[in-house]
Amino acid sequence: MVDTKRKPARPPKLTSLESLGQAAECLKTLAHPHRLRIVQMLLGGRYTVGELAEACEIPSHMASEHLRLMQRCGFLGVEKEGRCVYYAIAEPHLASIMACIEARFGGPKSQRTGVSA
Amino acid sequence: MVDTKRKPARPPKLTSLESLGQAAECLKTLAHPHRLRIVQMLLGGRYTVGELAEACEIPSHMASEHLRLMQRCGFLGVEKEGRCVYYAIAEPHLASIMACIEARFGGPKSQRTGVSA
DNA sequence: TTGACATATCGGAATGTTCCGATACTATTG
DNA sequence: CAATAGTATCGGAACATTCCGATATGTCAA
Repeated sequence: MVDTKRKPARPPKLTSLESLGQAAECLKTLAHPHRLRIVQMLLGGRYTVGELAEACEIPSHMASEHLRLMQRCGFLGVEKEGRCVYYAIAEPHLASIMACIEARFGGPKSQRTGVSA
Repeated sequence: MVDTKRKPARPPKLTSLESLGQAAECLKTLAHPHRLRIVQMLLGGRYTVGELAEACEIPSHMASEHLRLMQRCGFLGVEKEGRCVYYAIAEPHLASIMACIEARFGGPKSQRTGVSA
């Protein structure tokens, strides 16, 4: 075979497709505006379902569902107190990922998504 | 202490729901094992559709579709050369986000997703 | 021009996600 | 005990995503 391809012989520091599948699951869980806001709030302290729902402008039973999703993949932990339920960050890497997201979309009007046609 | 509400009076450094919606779109675009691998490869240099397809173990017309998606939201840029098409990273923030992901899922067997029941 | 190769696009089936109203559960209050 | 407040769960409609085979486009070689 002629050497038609010039593979750059880069260091193949590739993560296994299996691990990338897990990463994709987690990213998908994070990829929702209300869930991003919940994480952002929770990085500043713990909050109840109702408080988070109000901050997201959604009914509390929907906040509850988002919270359950994020709890399932290990993002959040929970503490019951009386009839309130406080949620808090359980996965420390969320802070750095959220920092990356805020670096790109941080401002209230960083209008450069580039979803142009 | 019947201080029923103890809102932590945290600095409300919250990103607007609109911007979080854009962030969620981008995360959703990233949240796919083949697309993560493509980004990971592309962070080490530029590659053709066929090379990326082979690395992901998928037919090249599917790689082409993933690449188009990521191009649409500004992640990737393109250069044609003869009958080959080289893709490359266009959004610099991808490097830091990918670094966060690798910090959490990096190893080929970092089995701690926590998607337990 | 013809043939072969690399990439891109189309249409549709299967599957997954989001949202909502209704309802159930649990702990506190009267 | 009954009533209420805060959370959680269920069932289903609407919508989006993923994947695939078939096919189209553009480029090079003979």
